[in-house]
Amino acid sequence: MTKGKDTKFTVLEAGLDMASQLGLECVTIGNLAKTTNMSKSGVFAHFQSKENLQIEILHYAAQLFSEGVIIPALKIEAGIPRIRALVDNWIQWTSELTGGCIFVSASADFSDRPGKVRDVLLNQQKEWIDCLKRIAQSAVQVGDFRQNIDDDQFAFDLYSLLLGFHLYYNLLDDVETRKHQETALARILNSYK
Amino acid sequence: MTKGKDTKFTVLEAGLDMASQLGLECVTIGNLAKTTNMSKSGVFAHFQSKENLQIEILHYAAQLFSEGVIIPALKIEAGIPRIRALVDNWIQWTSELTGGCIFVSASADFSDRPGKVRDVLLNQQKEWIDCLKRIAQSAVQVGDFRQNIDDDQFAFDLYSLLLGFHLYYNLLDDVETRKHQETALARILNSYK
DNA sequence: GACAAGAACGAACGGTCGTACTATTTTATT
DNA sequence: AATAAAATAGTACGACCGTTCGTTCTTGTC
Repeated sequence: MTKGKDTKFTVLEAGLDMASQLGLECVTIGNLAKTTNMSKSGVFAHFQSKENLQIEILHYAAQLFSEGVIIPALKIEAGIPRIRALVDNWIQWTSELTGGCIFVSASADFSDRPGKVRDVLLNQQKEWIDCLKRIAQSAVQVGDFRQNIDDDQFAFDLYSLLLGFHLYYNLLDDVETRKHQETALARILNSYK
Repeated sequence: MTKGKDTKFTVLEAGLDMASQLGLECVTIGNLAKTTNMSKSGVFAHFQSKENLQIEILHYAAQLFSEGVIIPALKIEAGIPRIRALVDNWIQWTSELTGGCIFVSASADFSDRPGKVRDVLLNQQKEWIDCLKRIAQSAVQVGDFRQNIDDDQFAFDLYSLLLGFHLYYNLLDDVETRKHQETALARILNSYK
């Protein structure tokens, strides 16, 4: 009972890493078998299709994301400190993954690939944006942000910033990227005070 | 002499569309042959490898990008009007492509895929960022921006905004996206005045 | 119209893809 | 220790991958 779950986690971990590097679509059962020292059919048995594998990788990533990015931020006092913590956690999360944030690359890959994988991804992205909105509202409540802000706009602003950081960091490895991100964040926060 | 170039352009056009939808790595010579009503070997003959095909698609895209986004913007008066034109052109460019901007998706795909394709892509991205910086400097010269701005920061800010728009537009098809983009752009422009 | 050059085709290659089966091994339960 | 269940391996399948090669068709030049 426990053995199966163990190896499944091993596979998912390898799958997440592979997806981060090559994109979710290029995660291959054969390669996954190689890197986990298993047979192709042994890997396959844990999922019943490639589509399921992709979906389970996304769910696994979402769990890690929740544990590593969102929950720790929610333990920080609401308002600007929490927002800063969220950004820092996100940056650390995306740095830990070899090829960058899996949700970002998958979003680019699956924007025009209808199916269950896209549906799951879309839900996750909406949840993430909702999370950003809630954090903005909690900043309103503690007085760090003024009342009647547009929380949709805030989510857009903050997510855009993270996407910019992601591209600069992963593709251009610009040494100034961290500074740019901090400057941009300060301006965004300022505009909601 | 002319016939060959013609069909090559046809293939590149189809390849660009396919790359925009599925990602540059998932452009397949077989599929390309199907959509152009050619034989696989007929398509292959125009490029000498898949890697070359990918590179030529990128160059073809860059040419269209230059003609459709950059050059028209440079014909607008320097300063904020030119910047707004550039953003508008970029948005139109990415809307015309079925699956969004090929450079954005390719950047996510090839950030951890060393090789000639990545090298080309990286150069193109650096050129694009240089273009953004030059446009910021021309805004300084006409007095729309204050002196001594950080043009690297400006490029980061503007590109981040476009990336945010891209994800919202292609994945979430949020109806408010255009408004969010305009609000964010206004704030960015304001901060450089 | 002959002829060389270029363009496109068709078949085949070794590989890998996802998936379906059956067998074998390993694990958990009694 | 026996046994049922779960996990893994093994093999095979058809499809498609990028690539090669020899052939045929089309083009432009003299």
